Amino acid sequence: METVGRMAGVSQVTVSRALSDPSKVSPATLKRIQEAIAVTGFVPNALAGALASRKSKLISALVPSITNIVYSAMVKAFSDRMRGHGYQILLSETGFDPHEEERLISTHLSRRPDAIMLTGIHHTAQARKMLLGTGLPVVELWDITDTPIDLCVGFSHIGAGRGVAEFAIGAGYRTAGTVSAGDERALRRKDAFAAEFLKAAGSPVDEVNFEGPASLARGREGLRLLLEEKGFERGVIFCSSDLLAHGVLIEAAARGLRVPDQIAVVGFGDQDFAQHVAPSLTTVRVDRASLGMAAADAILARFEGGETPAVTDLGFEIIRRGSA
Amino acid sequence: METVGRMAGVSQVTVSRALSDPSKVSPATLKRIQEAIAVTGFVPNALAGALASRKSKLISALVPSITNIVYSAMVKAFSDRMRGHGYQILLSETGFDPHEEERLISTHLSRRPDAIMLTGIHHTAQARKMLLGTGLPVVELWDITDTPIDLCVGFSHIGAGRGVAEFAIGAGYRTAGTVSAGDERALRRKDAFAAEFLKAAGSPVDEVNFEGPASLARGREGLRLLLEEKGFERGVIFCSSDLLAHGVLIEAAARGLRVPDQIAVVGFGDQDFAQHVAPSLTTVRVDRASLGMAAADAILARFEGGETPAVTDLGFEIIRRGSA
DNA sequence: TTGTATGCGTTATCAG
DNA sequence: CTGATAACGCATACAA
Repeated sequence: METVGRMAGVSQVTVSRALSDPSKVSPATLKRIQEAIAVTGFVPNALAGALASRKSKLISALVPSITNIVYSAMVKAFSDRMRGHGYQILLSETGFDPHEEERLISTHLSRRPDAIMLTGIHHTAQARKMLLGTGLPVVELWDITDTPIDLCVGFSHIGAGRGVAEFAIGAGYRTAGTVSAGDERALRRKDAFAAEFLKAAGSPVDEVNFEGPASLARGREGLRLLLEEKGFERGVIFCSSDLLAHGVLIEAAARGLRVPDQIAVVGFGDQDFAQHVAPSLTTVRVDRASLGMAAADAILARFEGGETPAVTDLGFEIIRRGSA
Repeated sequence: METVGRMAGVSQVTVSRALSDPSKVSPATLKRIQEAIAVTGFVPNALAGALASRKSKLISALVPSITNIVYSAMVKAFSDRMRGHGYQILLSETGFDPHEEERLISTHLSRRPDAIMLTGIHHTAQARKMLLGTGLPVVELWDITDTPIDLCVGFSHIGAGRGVAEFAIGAGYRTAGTVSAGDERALRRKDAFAAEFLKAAGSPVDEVNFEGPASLARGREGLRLLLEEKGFERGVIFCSSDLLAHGVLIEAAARGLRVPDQIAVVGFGDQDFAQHVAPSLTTVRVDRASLGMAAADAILARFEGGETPAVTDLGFEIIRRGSA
């Protein structure tokens, strides 16, 4: 800025002003400054700016996985909205591990973000403490709780599991199984489904649970295990993701099982392919884009200083198609 | 650090040393410093550190889309590798738009990253100029060229299109069509395929091109257009992504067309589902994880100062399955 | 409308 | 092994 200023015949501060608020500088000098910037190829140092102003214009975001469409779609909506307001996103992957999340929170905090977005409501005690200590806006996404760290935007996973059970009972199914993979939230949905189904239909639910990420292969394997190991013969299968559900459909087709007559399938997520597979997939729709935008809006509202509801429940919707 | 130092009975500088290189501080004072840090919950300010040291430990990464598995898988591999060496990734989405990319390069540069990763080899002249001006390591991923800005890791899209044509000819197909969506690279593959196929088989290739992102729906629509508008009756269809190819398979099944006898399908990407759909999908495999890691390694090598090959061609592989 | 002085929280350099 | 001092490049408060 010093150099640019000299070229334009003004001081460093005036250059700073021209960049942050052009209206505070006379049109004539503004023009000279802009020319000097163009000539020198000057790019302001946001590091120094953030240090001096104590505002980094950086938002830190932590998600379990960036290759999983569920989270990447949320992050996309979140970061698009934030970018529109001049913020950049520092994104990292926790791999579903709270301790890794804790480590990442610490390194992210060292960059002095203006706010933090976390996935889910389960964090280590130390993580909560660090976050609370900073006094920064924090939004927990993709789940809801009565005791958020600060803000919270999501839906009830227990409600979703229960809702699918009610749907299944209503549709006439009296036996059920589950195929689940991955995170704690999927397990909560599954448990809620199993409890509700048992209560209403009186029959216990056969479960197959995988460690780690969902995949088509695991969906196929899930149905195989249900049939060959668990003695499952017919009924509805609630999968923790559409991907697993698709795998179950493929395996069912390979075995010549009729869907939904013998095997009915309910997925989770309503991904693009859900309506195109054969038979089309009955699933739980969650509006990932709205979730991401609502999280961004919550943070922006906090920046504005106005009143912000601590918890935003965006709910879910059961989409009935051909598979159940 | 001042506060922590006072608690530990040392100066601020010693705290800085304890953090950056513990071996430069006596074990006794190191211990006292660590205790003080634990008590105060001190988190170092990386902004100030970066400003003073001129090293941000930040790598900027620009991809067309973060929700597209092709790019997110590369970024994941890239950032995992980088994180292992203490670097964080500042990620943004260009939406396949070179001008948006140019704007983003500018804002990213203001954060003073230690290196930059870009997708593809097509950038605005202004963008090249800015990048060259910084003297930072720059790696262009997912394509190759003889004239990289700095480093370049990828494969030949023209080679891939040509390779698929050779494969198709070798497999006995004499008529062909294409269904493409999205970016300039997909079009280059398509063009190379069409040119090579025409040369070898003597028959022109019917093309359907979509603006914007690929989807199952567009794959289905693509086959419909090929059949109903282009007069395509039988032969092989080269799709610019597995997603489109899957859509073509679904539409073919819906129309009762036999695959691969009437309609043969070749995808691109070898995504997870490719081997599980029915019939399983013949496709072009690109090792996204290796690409991401190689890009990271290229940057790390440049940091080390050693000799680094400017261009790394990781190639591709045609995976023959049931659909062609 | 513009300029001066000062501080943001580190690291680098040089002494001791 | 430790400390004092000077940058790093900008924004803020205050003055002119």
